[in-house]
Amino acid sequence: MPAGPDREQAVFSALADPTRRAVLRSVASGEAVTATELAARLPVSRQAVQKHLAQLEDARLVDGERVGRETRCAATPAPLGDAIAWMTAVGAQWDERLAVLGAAVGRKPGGHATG
Amino acid sequence: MPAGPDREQAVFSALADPTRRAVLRSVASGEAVTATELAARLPVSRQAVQKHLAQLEDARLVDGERVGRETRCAATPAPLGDAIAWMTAVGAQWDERLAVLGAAVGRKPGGHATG
DNA sequence: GTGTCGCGCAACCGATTGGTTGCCTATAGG
DNA sequence: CCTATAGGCAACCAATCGGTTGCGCGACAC
Repeated sequence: MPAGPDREQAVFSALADPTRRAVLRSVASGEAVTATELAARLPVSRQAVQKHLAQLEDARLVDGERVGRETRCAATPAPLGDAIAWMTAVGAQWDERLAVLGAAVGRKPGGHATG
Repeated sequence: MPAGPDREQAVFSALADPTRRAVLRSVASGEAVTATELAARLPVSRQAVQKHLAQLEDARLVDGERVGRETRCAATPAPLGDAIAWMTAVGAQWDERLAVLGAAVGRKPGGHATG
């Protein structure tokens, strides 16, 4: 288990921006793997993409490799799984809570999954 | 049917702040369910907690209910599952392991990649 | 060798954010 | 009733963020 609290912070921060999510999606699908390619598909400049990529790299969600005069990015899945682990852990806490509450009043909670 | 792109943004933004994650954890576990209780456990003021709770409510991650002079908060799991669905959808593109996780959450990684 | 393309800084800017203090309302309790 | 406690709202502030432009450098093509 790598992924200290710092890494967790970096991952959630990286995911918080819509442009960054778009970048991540494009890199993950292989549609675009360089800053210039990504900028062509997005409504921002190449330098903006570059800064987003830097944050994604900081979160270890993508990895850049210099190939000739290009810097090709590849996605890295691990930190995403870590973020999912955090969410499921928190979610499990109140699912259990609701189960206990349901047992306490002698009936099951109804549509708690709909909010 | 819940979770438009706006909601997705709200959820990821809500998760991006460490204090907000701490609030969510405390509410989910039932350690603290009012702004005052939460503020006592955190290094910020009651009003700061209140603003964090507002954002969590905006993301539909918690729901506040007025009880007498208190406002007790309860967690709502659905949007978290939706965020997980997004991650698994993106992750599935380059890692099969996350696709499996996506199935475990009960979402289909294929058709939800919008946003 | 020269021109061009792509990249990586750095500086700068407006908007947003997380946080604070202050004030006012409403409920519970002596 | 009067007081203390819990909440909500608004104003204000420094820091961070997302984005831009500008510049210099290394690599490919001619």
